[in-house]
Amino acid sequence: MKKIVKSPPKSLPERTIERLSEYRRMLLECLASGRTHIYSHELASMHGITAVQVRRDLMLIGFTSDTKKGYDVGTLISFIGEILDSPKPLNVAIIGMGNLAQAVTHYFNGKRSKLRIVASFDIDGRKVGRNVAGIPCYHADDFVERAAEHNIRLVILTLPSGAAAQMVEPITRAGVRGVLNFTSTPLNFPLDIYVEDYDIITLLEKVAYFSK
Amino acid sequence: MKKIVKSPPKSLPERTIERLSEYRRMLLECLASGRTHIYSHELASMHGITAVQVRRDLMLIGFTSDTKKGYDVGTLISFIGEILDSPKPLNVAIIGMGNLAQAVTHYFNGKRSKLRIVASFDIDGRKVGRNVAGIPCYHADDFVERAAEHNIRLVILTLPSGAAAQMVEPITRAGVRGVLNFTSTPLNFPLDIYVEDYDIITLLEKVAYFSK
DNA sequence: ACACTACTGTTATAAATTAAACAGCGTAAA
DNA sequence: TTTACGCTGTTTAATTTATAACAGTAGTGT
Repeated sequence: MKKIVKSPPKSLPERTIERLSEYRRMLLECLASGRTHIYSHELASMHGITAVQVRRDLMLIGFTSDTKKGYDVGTLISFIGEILDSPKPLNVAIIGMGNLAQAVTHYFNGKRSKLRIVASFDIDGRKVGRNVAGIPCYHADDFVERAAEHNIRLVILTLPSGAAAQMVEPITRAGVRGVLNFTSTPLNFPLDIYVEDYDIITLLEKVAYFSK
Repeated sequence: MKKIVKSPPKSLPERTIERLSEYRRMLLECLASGRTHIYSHELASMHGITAVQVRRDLMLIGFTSDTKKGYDVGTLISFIGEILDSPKPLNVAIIGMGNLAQAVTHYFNGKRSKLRIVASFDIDGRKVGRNVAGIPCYHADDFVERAAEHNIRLVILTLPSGAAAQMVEPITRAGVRGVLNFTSTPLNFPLDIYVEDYDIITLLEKVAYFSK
């Protein structure tokens, strides 16, 4: 199984990264159902895209199949992991332990991943100090110390929009590198922190627009 | 207040639609706080984009301000509404009444919108037949009849991934026009139904990738 | 009135993303 | 064997999206 080392994946397109994550999730299902090989057009139709796009994405990450029987599922999964995953597991905190946060946390617990939600934060006395959805819940005021304790690198914001702004400073100070923001208020983080804003109402309004 | 009718917004870019939704949400907040006018660069900085992009988006929808005091907030809100909203309110159903669904439903109840979540579906006997998060919950087996009853046009899928596939047929049969899919399994809907797949793990993996 | 400033609306350019075209090669059938 | 087929990997083109450049104009202060 000789493998030619291709150009290092210096900077992959944003969309390709998203699709790689989706490919992997689908491939894991294939593997679980005992499937060992898959063609590009099969993977494509599962995602509603073209086979060309799949092959191009895989080309960009330097993946090459040995056979003409399609891609080896297991090999491809670990190859994508080389791209997406960091060498060590990344610790994630979730701030605002409401329904959305509990849904997200449970969902993550189901999947094995290099990303682990290890701490949550809230201001509700009924949650603080206990385990919620399987992880400890601390008071939001203690974020900086607890984040250091748990070596938090990423943060998910699922708290009420009005309360989000006051978390920007502690999150920044704690050395967090990336933020997934479900809040409807855009937040002014320093430029070196990667922020993904994500509003569910926008999604539904988009569906409404394009479905007519 | 003379208004020149511009070219009809035949087909707007996907990204512009998303931003319009975000603009409006921000504008509504401004209005609530008593603000009547806003400059493009203000709106831009709130969203972490450039003023040019804001102006270009507004140009695409044919919006023009009368004054040099910035955009009139109220006028712009209703103008965006003309683009995004359908004339009548659209009824939405949510399938799988777990934590995520309850979060989404509560969130929607807070905002006034032309999109209304009016029915939910589940298979859990503790939910079926009752009101959950303020809306009636029916058994998933009765989807087609209940959807017709409530004139459902859009559907949000928040049920376990394994159970999603068997909802495709009834949803299609019920004449639903758009789907927001939080399930991790891509679903094979007919092409004339607009589907937005949306996986939270993908989002977080993307944040993880670009934050290093 | 006059120049000046600051903002908008539009056009032009560049970058990112997707789709198409095509060459190479292993496999399988005749 | 050899011919045809189908799938991959790469290059090229097209499309979409974002950025930049610029012209026009209401307001402001002198």
